[in-house]
Amino acid sequence: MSRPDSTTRMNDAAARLRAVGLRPTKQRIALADLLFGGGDRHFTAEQLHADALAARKRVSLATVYNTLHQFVGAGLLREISVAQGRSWFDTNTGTHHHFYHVDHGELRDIPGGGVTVASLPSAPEGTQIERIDVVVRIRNAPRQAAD
Amino acid sequence: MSRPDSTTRMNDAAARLRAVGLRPTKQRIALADLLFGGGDRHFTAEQLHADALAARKRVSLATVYNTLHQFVGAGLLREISVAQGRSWFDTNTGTHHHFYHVDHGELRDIPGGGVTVASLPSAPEGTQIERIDVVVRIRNAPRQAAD
DNA sequence: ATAGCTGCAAATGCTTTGCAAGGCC
DNA sequence: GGCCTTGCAAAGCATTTGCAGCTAT
Repeated sequence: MSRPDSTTRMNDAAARLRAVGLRPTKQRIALADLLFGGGDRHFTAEQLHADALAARKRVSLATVYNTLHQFVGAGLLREISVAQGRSWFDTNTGTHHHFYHVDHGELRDIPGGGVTVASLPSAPEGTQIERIDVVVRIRNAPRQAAD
Repeated sequence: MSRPDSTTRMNDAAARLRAVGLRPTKQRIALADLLFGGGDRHFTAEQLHADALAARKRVSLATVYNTLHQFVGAGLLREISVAQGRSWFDTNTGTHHHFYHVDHGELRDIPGGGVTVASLPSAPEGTQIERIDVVVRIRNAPRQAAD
């Protein structure tokens, strides 16, 4: 009987935030709502900020940055480094890898199990592996030799 | 008979630059000399600039950046994105992957063939794979349960 | 001589920070 | 009410750019 409306979603978000020890403020709920309401997303801070404004949620860019880092720290998001100027975030925190389109500056998941890293090296003395990032850099293919 | 002195090295650098169509200026030769004189190196623009100054080669930071990008464009260097604020460069342009120590912000090669990427996905429609970057993020291991 | 380079410093773009006002418990 | 958050704008960094003077060919 309950509709999957924004109220329900906000409660979800609030619960999710509480679960990781973050106070569920209006802004955090709004952002969590945008981020976790749908499927996996890849985005930059600025993109999320724009989305928030488009959804009529007032959040400052500074708060977007702060919140994003808190979410990463809480394990709700993953941060990815593919381009020099800009940080990317990913709502998918599970094991998976990425395609990065260098011409468009676009990031997307490699479909499930599309990459397997074999024969991993052991971590150097005194260190442990935290994570393995595989980025397959792609670009527009030149036209096939078909003219 | 001929010593492996700096003159010889400069000539090597000049030839290398000419080979890729770059005019062998004093600054480019100095940087090429620092970069390609020894083994593989991983560095940031600022580190290279510091090295150049330490070696009494006057080069401005702006020229270091310009030169680095020219070298990358010419295939003499590879650029790597592992941390959000900063670009890393690598003199090893062959196929290989990296360890990135998140605590120290240090990049190093994974010893030869230490990583194998199996079952690569095909590039999306209309694109081709340019390169595959594997970054194994490591951190200091907590002390073994040995106290 | 001339086209290409270099250096300086200002500009840029992303991200962080300081501090006063506001919101959650 | 108290403490954590937010927002604004300024500060901070790494990197890029404009332009006058210099340099390799």
